[in-house]
Amino acid sequence: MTEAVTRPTLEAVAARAGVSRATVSRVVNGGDGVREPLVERVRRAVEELGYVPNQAARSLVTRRHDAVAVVIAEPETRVFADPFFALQLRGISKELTAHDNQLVLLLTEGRDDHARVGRYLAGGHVDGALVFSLHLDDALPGLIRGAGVPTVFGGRPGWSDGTPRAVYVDSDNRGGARAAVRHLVGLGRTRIAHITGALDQTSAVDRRDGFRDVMAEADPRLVVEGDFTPAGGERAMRELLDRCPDLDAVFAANDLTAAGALRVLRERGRRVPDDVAVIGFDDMLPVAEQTDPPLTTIRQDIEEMGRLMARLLLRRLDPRNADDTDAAPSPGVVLPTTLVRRASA
Amino acid sequence: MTEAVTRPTLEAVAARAGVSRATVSRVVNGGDGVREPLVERVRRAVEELGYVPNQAARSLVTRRHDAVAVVIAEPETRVFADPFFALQLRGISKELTAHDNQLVLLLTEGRDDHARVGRYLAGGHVDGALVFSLHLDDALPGLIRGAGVPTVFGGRPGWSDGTPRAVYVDSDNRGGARAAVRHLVGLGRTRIAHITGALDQTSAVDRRDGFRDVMAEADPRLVVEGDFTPAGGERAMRELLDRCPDLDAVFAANDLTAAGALRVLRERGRRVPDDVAVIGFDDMLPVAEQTDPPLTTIRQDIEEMGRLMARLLLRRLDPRNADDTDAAPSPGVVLPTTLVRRASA
DNA sequence: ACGGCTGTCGAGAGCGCTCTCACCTCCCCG
DNA sequence: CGGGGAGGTGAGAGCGCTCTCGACAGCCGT
Repeated sequence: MTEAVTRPTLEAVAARAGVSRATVSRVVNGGDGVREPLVERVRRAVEELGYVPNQAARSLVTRRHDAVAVVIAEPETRVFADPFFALQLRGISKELTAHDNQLVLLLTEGRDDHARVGRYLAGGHVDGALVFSLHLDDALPGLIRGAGVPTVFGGRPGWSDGTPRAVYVDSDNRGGARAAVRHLVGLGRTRIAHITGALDQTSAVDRRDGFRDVMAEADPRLVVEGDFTPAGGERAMRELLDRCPDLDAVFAANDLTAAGALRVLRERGRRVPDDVAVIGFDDMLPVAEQTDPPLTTIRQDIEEMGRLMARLLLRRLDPRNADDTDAAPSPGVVLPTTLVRRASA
Repeated sequence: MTEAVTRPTLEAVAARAGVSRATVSRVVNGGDGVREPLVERVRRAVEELGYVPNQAARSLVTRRHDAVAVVIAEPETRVFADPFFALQLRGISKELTAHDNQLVLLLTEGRDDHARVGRYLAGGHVDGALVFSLHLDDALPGLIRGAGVPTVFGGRPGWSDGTPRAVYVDSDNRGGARAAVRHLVGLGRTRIAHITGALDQTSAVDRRDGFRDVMAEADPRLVVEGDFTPAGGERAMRELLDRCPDLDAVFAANDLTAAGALRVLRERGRRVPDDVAVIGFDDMLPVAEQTDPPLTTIRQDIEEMGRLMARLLLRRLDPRNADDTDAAPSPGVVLPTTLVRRASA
């Protein structure tokens, strides 16, 4: 069943090259302090034998694993299935790969899984963790702090138990929201509504705050709570139209919500963007490009977020990983957003 | 910087429980052949010390890692960002977690990465691999065979270098396509067109073959090649309308393609489903539910596919992982698809 | 010409675990 | 009542690697 092809060891390479294990080890790990002819001999022996270091043996003594856990909490189908995490994972993967680190993926649902993740991280199987913890009431951040593993969070962590200096990377949700609303204002709209996201997530709170920054004096009835889903968008849009039939623009907390809102607007005979301008958030391509009309929205560079998270973590794990271009470390890093104009606003 | 909290070792637990290392090891790994009172003493010592086994040390001697690599080849933005992989990952993750295995994610783009993945797998860092290799010309499967790691493929592998018994899990693309076309026939449609997917992928080939199974006599001009993208769907739809203005139904190779086709049909003034019925494939929710009209399509249970892949692999790695319900092993497993009726057909 | 210094290399001691094997009970059967 | 066997336990030998430390060369300055 299993082929017992015993892979060559350091010992074997050493014998073949006619040097000691220590020397082979030095060469394999960078070759500093070994004279050129020897380096060459060892390299050839490695090549000929097809030697690959045994990571387990190495970890046993170095206590490093060159592996990072990516924890994605509560991937409910709707949330998890959007392109968001896929892109973020890609960014993370690229950066980790560039520094020869492995990506261990931990998906959780429910409390039991949280405990499992906590145990895993505390078990010292990985050097660090990148954590996406969406909800404010999430127990995960606490468990992770308890595990004592260097961690970078994706998205501003919202819990309030006094972990002020958590390192995180986030999009400029608030600034993006301001840009969206200002765009609508620039279009001459005055009765601008906002459908929020699920307010147990910091991104939804920040986007709503951005809306309020610009529309401080707005009619409070123009803000309705949604939940980041199309169905929530539909419900909220109906409520808005009932309450304020005179509205002339909507800022939806994300593209899915905007898609729902668009459907209701069409159903009620409002023309977009002529009667009501609509703007979304995320620039989730398969949605934003497919709506009718295509959605004007706020784009965030998801992949870059992932890459940056990984970079911050690697830097903490080993300062040598720092690029020259890296700025001084700060607890939170916020990435800019950009307005993408399509037809809906 | 790093807190040198030396974690307790087996030795420490043994000392505390007043037994030997061997006994602690036995208890930690199942406790067979140890008398009850000792088991209890050891358990308590483990608890009190917060002992967690050092996986590296364990792997060093057992040569097992309880880790599985998931390789996703060529995640071009468009492909990777769809919900497909996310769901599959979730299925895989659930199954692996249930059997205490870790998921190491390897994303690749381009040839260099393939070599890296090959080296990683050959390096014996994981016990097995789950591989998604989309394209027929992909070099990855060869590299993986060379690495000698037990592997299960996601989707029917299409390369033809004589690896007939590769284990894989796939959806019933052909059967699903037949069901889609038969549905259109049942609607009384006679001039049924097909927009294929990218034909360098087996799923696209199989879906086209399913179409042909039912429409053996069809006008060959009714089949146009697409590429699984909305833009490809638009282009293909235009071509179809130009060539065969009398068509009354379209089977698109996936939902994204169908969405593009729908746009062109609307633009050309054809009513869906009255003039032209449209059916997709995948039931990619954010798309299928958002189109106008909502898309009738073929659903595949993506998450179950992932779970099944993991289960097959685990069973190969260790027969004890087999559930009682598992059928006799066969090289390929094909999951059923179901028709989801919405408004477009 | 000599003591020290820098630079290269090898010997050897573990890292924390599993697993074989020998030993020791204790029970059962003749 | 003794011998054999079964079952429970511990001692010890590694798994493949890194890393410290000592040995030894070659070089400098005085």
